[in-house]
Amino acid sequence: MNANEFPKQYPPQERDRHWQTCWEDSGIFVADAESDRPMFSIMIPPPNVTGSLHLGHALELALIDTIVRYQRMVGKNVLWLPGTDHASIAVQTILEKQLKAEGRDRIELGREQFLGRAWQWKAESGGTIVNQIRRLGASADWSRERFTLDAGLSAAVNEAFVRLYGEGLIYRGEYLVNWCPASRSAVSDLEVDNQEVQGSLWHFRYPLSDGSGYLVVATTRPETMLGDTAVAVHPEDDRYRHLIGKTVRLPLQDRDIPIIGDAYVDPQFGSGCVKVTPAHDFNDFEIGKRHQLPFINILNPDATLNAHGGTFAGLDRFVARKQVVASLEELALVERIEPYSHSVPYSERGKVPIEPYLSTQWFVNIRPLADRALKELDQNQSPQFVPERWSKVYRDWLVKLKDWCISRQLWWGHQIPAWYAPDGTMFVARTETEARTQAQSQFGAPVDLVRDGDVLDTWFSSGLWCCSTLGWPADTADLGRFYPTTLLVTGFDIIFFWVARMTMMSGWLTGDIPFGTVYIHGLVRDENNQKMSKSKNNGIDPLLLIEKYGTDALRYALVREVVGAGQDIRLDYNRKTDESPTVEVARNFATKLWNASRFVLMNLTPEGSEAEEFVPTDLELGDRWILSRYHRAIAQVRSHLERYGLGEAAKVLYDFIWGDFCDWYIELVKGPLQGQGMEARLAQQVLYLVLEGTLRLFHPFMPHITEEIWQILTGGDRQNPGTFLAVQSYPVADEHWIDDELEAQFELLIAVIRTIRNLRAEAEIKPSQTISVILRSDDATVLDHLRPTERYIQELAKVVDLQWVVGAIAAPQSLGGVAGTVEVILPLSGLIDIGKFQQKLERNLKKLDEAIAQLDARLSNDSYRQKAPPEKIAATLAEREAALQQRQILQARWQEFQESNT
RNA sequence: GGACGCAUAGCUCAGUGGUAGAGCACUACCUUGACACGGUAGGGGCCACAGGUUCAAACCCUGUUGUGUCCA
Repeated sequence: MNANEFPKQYPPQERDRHWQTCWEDSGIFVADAESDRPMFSIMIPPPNVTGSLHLGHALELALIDTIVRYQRMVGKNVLWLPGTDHASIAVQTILEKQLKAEGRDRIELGREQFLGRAWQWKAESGGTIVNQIRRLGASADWSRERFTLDAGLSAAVNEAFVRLYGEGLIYRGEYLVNWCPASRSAVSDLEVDNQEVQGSLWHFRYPLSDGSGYLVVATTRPETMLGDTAVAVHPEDDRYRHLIGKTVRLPLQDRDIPIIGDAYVDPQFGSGCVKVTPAHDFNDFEIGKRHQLPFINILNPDATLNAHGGTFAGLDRFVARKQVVASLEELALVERIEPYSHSVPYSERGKVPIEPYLSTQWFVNIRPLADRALKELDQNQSPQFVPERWSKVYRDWLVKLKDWCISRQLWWGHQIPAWYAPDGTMFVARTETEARTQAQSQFGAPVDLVRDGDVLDTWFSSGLWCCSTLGWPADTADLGRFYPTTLLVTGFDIIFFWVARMTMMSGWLTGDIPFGTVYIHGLVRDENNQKMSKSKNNGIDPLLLIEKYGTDALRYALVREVVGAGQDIRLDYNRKTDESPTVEVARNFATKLWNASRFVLMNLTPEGSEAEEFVPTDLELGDRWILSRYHRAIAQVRSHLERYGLGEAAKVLYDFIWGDFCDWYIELVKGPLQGQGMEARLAQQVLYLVLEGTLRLFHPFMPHITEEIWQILTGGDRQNPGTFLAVQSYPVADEHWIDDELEAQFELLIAVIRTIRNLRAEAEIKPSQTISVILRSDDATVLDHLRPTERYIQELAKVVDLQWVVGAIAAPQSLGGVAGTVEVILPLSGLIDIGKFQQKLERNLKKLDEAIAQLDARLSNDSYRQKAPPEKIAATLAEREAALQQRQILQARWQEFQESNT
């Protein structure tokens, strides 16, 4: 191997893309609908086509890809289906901005031309996020990539609509909806963001029609008074009860409106009188229905006032607000204005206040669908949430869910499959032809049909994602093989938006909850623990981090942070330098693995015969130890991954690779590798075996670097590899290698080496200088256990003369420490600072005294003796015994210093 | 107002009943033929507070405070 082939650092900028291309071109991620191996299927939560990759995506995709690669390596027939959604409002907003810049608008352009432009835009810009997803190393099946507006998925949407309509679960009618004046469309409850706003509460006087006085009403939206059709009081309110049935003269509009009694009114709030605007307030809408009041809509779709606004017609709602107040002030009808903090609904997309707006819309009668999903949850625990607590959030929402407004007054999206005859008769059908047939049989002759102009909420199609992407409603091989899917990975913020809509819709239509398990992850927060958002402009660009540290480092950094129960994760980040300590740690770890591999490759035989069948005979202690640690790591990693403990698994690997393999095993075999004998041969074989297996074990977390090393290690053709690490089998733990006793023996060995190193540092002995050491114990068996590791102590602590002593020994002029119950004595060859060392001894003695005192207190407690389990008591006694021995050893050492000093 | 989290070393966080851990940062030493993106050693914590359960609590229960998120 030459140094050019294996530089000191892995070059991600050169190699990451290479492997991404190789993997994708080779087709190894294409799922097999014919295979009858156990399957594992998962759908990408489709990102918005207008989007670009942010860290939230990066986290989600890293988690999914790690799981997917693991499942593939354990032998499952894996489908990971990628794709995007069409994002009605977002795309339409972009296009309308473009048109505006050209001095045009969509109405002028017409629906067909507008959609032509939209598709053109999608062809040009829609691939951005998909290509960014590839750069994360996502092992998705790109041959099955889907888009929610594809022909197949659109047909699924029509099918779903027609079926639900046929079952009476979709209806159309005139209702008050949340209206976004910016996009001039209805939006759903979920797209409304309530914000606390410092506003005013205006108190107006409404004169009684008979001239006998006035009533005071209060409002936060003065302009709506133009649409008032009543004043309501509580029916039991003695102050006003006698007025019920009379009328007030509505100022500015000069019309008489009734005073009504309704228990909704809170007599304690304000004056106890409320103005009622049934067409512009959700509560008033209900009151209006109860009392058969007129519904006067005073707004145009863009929130300017219409003809019902009287002299204020044509004004924007906020201008009208000021002018209404001014006019009422002129009439001396403003009682008072008080500062008032209240919550205002904002449109999530349009960023402007929502208006409750009376219009004809389509709705899903959600109760039967939600009840079915609830039944699945309560009776079958389906879907299973990880962490479990999110199922409560999901459940609570299903319980209080209201009907879902699914029509949008937009063009980009799935146009509602409903047609109207000239007399208004409606035909809901899968296709226009089907609608015509229906119309013809109804009217006995062909009639002109006009299609409903609205499109469906994007989430309507997303709700079918798990089945429509597989071909539903057709009974395809993919649908049979991969539906319902195994797992959904997503953020808690879209449990309502998406998870619930999928369980309700796909569950209703296919009879199966679309996924077995829902793994909920937290949000990625910025360095100040703030949620990343466009408005705060505090996003961190994952591609920048990939450029700087490599794909694997970013992936590993994100996955490793996800420990515990779906907590949010915080990413350290320096905005001036674009550096992130968290990702840097991951990059350093990648480099560590790289260099350990470099060491192994430099020490293998040129012909690579290590790859031959491994015959474990006459292994050294160290070899057996690393094999024990290796198999233990495999068992732990697998067990964590099986229950989606990705961060825990990532941590086990970090500790094994860095702590066990690099810090100890590689150091242990440096000696044997110098020789030419059997020892060297065995070390080479074990190095090869453990490294090769570790690469497989670690591959799901850092796919690129492990693939690169593995190809070199196994002698693959780097330019045109026929086989990939990505499709090798995942290591299986062999219990018979796991040896608790041996690992305990090594713990003592490591403690002895650390004690010697510590004493060397105390004595300021140069690292290169060799020394003599005495290991002493009263217990011969302890030393017997340690003696086979003599060579390791000599090499790793630079000891030339190592003596083993059972029983007492006089060792004046020496430093001493204790590891377990073994006394480590370091005879002094020169002058050292005895005072400093003695202080250190005293510190250690004090610690031991405290520990012993605690143990004594526990042991002298009668109830402890009676109630604690016997094995715990035995352990405590043993611990006390060890502490006493340690204390004795250090005390003797301290004594000697005292004596030699005096 | 309701629900759900979180509070452990200077920082970011692990830790499911037996007396406290990692990484970063810090200090000292080391350019040793895998790696300075590194090695060795070291210092640093009344586990937010108050009660309770228990032989034993960072861990279980109750309350308080602080903090965050979601829903009204």
